[in-house]
Amino acid sequence: MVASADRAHSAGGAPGKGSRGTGRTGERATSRDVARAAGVSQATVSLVLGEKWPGRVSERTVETVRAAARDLGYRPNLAARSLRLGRTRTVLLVVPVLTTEFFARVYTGAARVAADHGFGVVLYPSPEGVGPAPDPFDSARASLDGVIASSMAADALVAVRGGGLPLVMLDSDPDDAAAAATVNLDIADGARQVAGHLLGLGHRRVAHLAAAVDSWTFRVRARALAEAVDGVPGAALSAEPAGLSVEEGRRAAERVLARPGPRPTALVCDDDILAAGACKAARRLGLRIPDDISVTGFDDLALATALEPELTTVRLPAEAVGAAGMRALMTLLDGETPQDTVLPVDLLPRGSTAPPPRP
Amino acid sequence: MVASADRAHSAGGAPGKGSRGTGRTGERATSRDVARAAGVSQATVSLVLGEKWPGRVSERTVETVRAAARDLGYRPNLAARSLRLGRTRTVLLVVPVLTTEFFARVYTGAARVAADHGFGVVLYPSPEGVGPAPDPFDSARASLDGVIASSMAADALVAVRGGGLPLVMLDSDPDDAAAAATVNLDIADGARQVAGHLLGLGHRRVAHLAAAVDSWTFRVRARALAEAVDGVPGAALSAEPAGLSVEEGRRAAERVLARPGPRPTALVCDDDILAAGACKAARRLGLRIPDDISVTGFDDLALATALEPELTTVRLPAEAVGAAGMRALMTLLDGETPQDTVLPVDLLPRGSTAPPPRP
DNA sequence: TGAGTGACGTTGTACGTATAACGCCCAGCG
DNA sequence: CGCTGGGCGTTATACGTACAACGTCACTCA
Repeated sequence: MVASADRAHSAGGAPGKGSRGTGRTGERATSRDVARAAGVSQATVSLVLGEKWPGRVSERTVETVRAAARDLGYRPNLAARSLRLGRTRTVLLVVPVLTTEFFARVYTGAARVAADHGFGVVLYPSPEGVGPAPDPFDSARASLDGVIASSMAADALVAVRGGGLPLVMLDSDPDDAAAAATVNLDIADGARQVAGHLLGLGHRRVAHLAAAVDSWTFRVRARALAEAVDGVPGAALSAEPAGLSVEEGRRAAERVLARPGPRPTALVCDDDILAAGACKAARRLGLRIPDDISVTGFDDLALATALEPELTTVRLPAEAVGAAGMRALMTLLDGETPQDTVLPVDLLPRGSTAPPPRP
Repeated sequence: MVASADRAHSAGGAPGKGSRGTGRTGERATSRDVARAAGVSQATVSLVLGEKWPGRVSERTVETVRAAARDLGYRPNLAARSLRLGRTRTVLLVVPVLTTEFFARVYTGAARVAADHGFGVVLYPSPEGVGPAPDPFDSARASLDGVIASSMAADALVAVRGGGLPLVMLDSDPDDAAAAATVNLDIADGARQVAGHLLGLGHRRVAHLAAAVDSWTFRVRARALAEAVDGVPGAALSAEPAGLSVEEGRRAAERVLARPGPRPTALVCDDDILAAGACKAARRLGLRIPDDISVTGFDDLALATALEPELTTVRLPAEAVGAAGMRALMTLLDGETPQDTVLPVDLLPRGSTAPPPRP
């Protein structure tokens, strides 16, 4: 029997090995080491640790194996497992930038759900100003089991779509999608809430600092905003494109405020960063917020409450977006069909909005 | 000869296979497929693609193999490669939170350098409010080749230190370190620059809103600040602990300003977020910035220029920290000994600081 | 002519895991 | 008594790669 030899080995083995000792990478215990220590075959270890043992291995043996694994600090080699299984338990998250609080939160939400399922998340190669990367799957780690992509990561999308992997799209047109599932925020509703809030306060001349990004999200928002405002007699919406930075926001707002004709009394900005720029522009022109002009943003970043007055904004549940995206992908990987998700958004009225000044 | 059979296969193979067609995950071409298509053995493919062919394979064959690989869209299976090599080309980055602009930038810098070396970066499991995770290597993806850890990720450090992997520490005491290398910012110099700026403007009563985080960085900064201020006759520094949020910053500043005795004329805050809170507190008390009180921050986040007046702060080159950390780790993995790095920081004087009010 | 020498590849194997397929032994049953 | 069948494991194999260790020719040179 092999068992006797194994037992002998196991007896002296535990103290002798010391995978702790130097801690060198190569010395990690393998399932075969565990098997020797427990006096069973490697296959048995695999069955036990994979929870496939009921009906095939006795409880006594199961305990022995588990104890041995624990003693040796056994951790399965993921490379080997991936190779064997053909699945990597790794998914790719494609976002335009990570240094933006919004997408950092999306990542956080996605990573949390992934971890619950034993999955890891890697980010699209160089998460900053991607550029025309040759192929995301090239530099991205490992083979992947699936992809979650924001429609705002325009550069990467071409390559991603052709990848043939299960794909969940964020902020993208549910119809057009080559995606198996989509996760969206209720963009139109957010726009309506903002419009309703401002119109309710009495504003009639509203300007929209529109993100100069060609994405479904911003198109839908612009349209919903226009419809809501134009639906009220005497109210009008004008739009001005703006890059997504404080500085660009300031410049765009200055352009708007320098236009001939009556000045808008409210500025709706496509995100909080832009809104911060808009506030600076207003102040430079000697306008008080909110007395002379109201300003709103989107996202509810930390920035929103750092400004004075605090910014009226629409909270977009970024973590929830990431989490829902990951859940959809997990469903997809289980062979089922996930539902398209639409997450609700909330207007947070704060100090930057008030009724327009009396003329 | 095997070659003839292979050639026959290759002739019909290319159009027939279509790894593009359905794009299913399992259908990716392997090095053996490439070998068949090129009419050579798998070993030869490996030699060619691994650039180990000079002197062993003819240029003609090399070209054939490369063409075949290109046609089939061959991408090596990283799991198999890792298994074979025993190295994963993946490193772990441990940071306290990712939704903080600073660490998102650290990640960005690190990821860029890693990509240049063909490495991937994974983040410590749940990058938000980690909590007492059992073992980072458990949930972290794959086996790892090395670790970069910020000393601010206190929870994770215990497990990381025992890991026995090549370790680069960020923001940590160069002496104490169990790390093979450290990357630091010139924290003391930053503190001296701020102190010099304020003292030069004439401030004598300075309060320090000190991050309530037990880390080397903040200890060094507090000490350097105290030394610089106390070195000037008649000047005094008082400290007040604060959590790292706008709200906590506001509360801490309110505590400072409510103290009995003469009010400080300048608030030095341990980061820009805190500083934003401090500004709010000052305004609530009717103090104008910078006329009645000066405020400074650290980090130079986007927030700093969004505030009004713009925040005087110390720019900490976050991307450079990540990049330097990764370079040190790469050096380490090459078997060489990297030097400890100290990166310079710059004071950016802006609108939130001015001479103190005349009494 | 026959051994030596490159040049050019090939065969074989190992990495660590998961699982299909196959024992072996004992209880129970006809 | 022989046969079945369940309980408990085992043996063998494949995943795709990288590389060590071998051929095998075609020439060269003594």
